[in-house]
Amino acid sequence: MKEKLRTHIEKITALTDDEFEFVCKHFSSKKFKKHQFLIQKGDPVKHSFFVISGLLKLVYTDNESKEHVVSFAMEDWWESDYYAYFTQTEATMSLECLEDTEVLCFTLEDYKNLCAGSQKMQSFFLEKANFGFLGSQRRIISWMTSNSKARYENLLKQYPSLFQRVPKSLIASYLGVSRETLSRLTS
Amino acid sequence: MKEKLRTHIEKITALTDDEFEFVCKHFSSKKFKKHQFLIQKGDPVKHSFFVISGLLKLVYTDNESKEHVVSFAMEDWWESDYYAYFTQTEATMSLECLEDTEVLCFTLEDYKNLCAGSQKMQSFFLEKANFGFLGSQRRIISWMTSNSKARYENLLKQYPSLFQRVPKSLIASYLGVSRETLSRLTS
DNA sequence: TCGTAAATGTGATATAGCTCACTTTATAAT
DNA sequence: ATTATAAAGTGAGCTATATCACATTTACGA
Repeated sequence: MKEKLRTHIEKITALTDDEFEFVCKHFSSKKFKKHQFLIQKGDPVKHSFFVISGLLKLVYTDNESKEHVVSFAMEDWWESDYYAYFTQTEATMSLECLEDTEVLCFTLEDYKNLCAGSQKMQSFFLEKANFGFLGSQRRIISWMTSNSKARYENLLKQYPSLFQRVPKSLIASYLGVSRETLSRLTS
Repeated sequence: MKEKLRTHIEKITALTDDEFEFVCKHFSSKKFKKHQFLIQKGDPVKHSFFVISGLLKLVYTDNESKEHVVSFAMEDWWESDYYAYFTQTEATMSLECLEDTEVLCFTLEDYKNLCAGSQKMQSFFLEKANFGFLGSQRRIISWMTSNSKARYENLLKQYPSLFQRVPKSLIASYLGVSRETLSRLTS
């Protein structure tokens, strides 16, 4: 299954077999069932995850115990509570399976070693980080400039498959509207 | 003035004099007056900027010609229309001086050369990118979980100096509320 | 295949925040 | 100093979206 990782990396930089071998040493595969937690609020965050197959939701729970979907992670996505991961503090979010999911796990130490040992991989992660930032900035702009309906249609256009895979209430949460409002928007 | 850059970088990784010398080759200094544009919507984006002194606003203008402040950049901040910068496309945003401002400019080519020529600098930018992403993610979460008043108070707490330096209407725009609403919030 | 829980739809009402219009107060340029 | 311009405050009414309550439909584990 690590071939998926290779394909993913090589969209950005080609690797020799030896280089990929080296990369692989830093990852371990793991499978989770629907409803299982990869990260639970309050726990230390040992891993960042690369999703091979399945679907995850990253959730922030506020003071009133209301859950907010910060992001979905599907095949080919990297996900974690990155703040907790990078600063080695307790998770402020949870990461949960919406489907049976297979991931590659890697620790912060592995991440640092990999970056230190491979300029290519460091530049790969730099590119990922830059585009991750741009994605978030886009989402902020979308918040500032569009109403719920436009944001909904945008999401539908960008990730049509999502709507087959997750309940509307989670889509609503991701968009930052109540499920009732989303329901009225679509009917 | 490049000493400011050195201090900034060395918050993350120490540099030898030679290394810093090498870094410097990639930056050129430039001064702008209040109201001048560093980037205008539609233009190619040649540079990313490191702010030595002064204050900038990054603005997205929507279809209805309404301006939205995406971010402010003060001393020690990096700013650009990064999407356009990285993809070498036309600016979708504008970057304008709110005060007389001194910046260090650097092109995408310089960025790539610097990263390729210095593992330290590449890891510096990786760290910046990661924390930039985390900052945006935080802002999204703050949007999802807080009302205008809470977001306002949060910003006030985090960047009290901003309120002395920019008109309330721009703060309102950054927070995503109308200036009237912000005014009522604070009175 | 039945029964329970989850997901979805929908009405009624409340409210945060928007828009428009106008006034007042600062700020900056001549 | 004077004037023009920008910023800020405020009232009135409007609108999008939230919340609460309940009905209906769908999915799935025993």
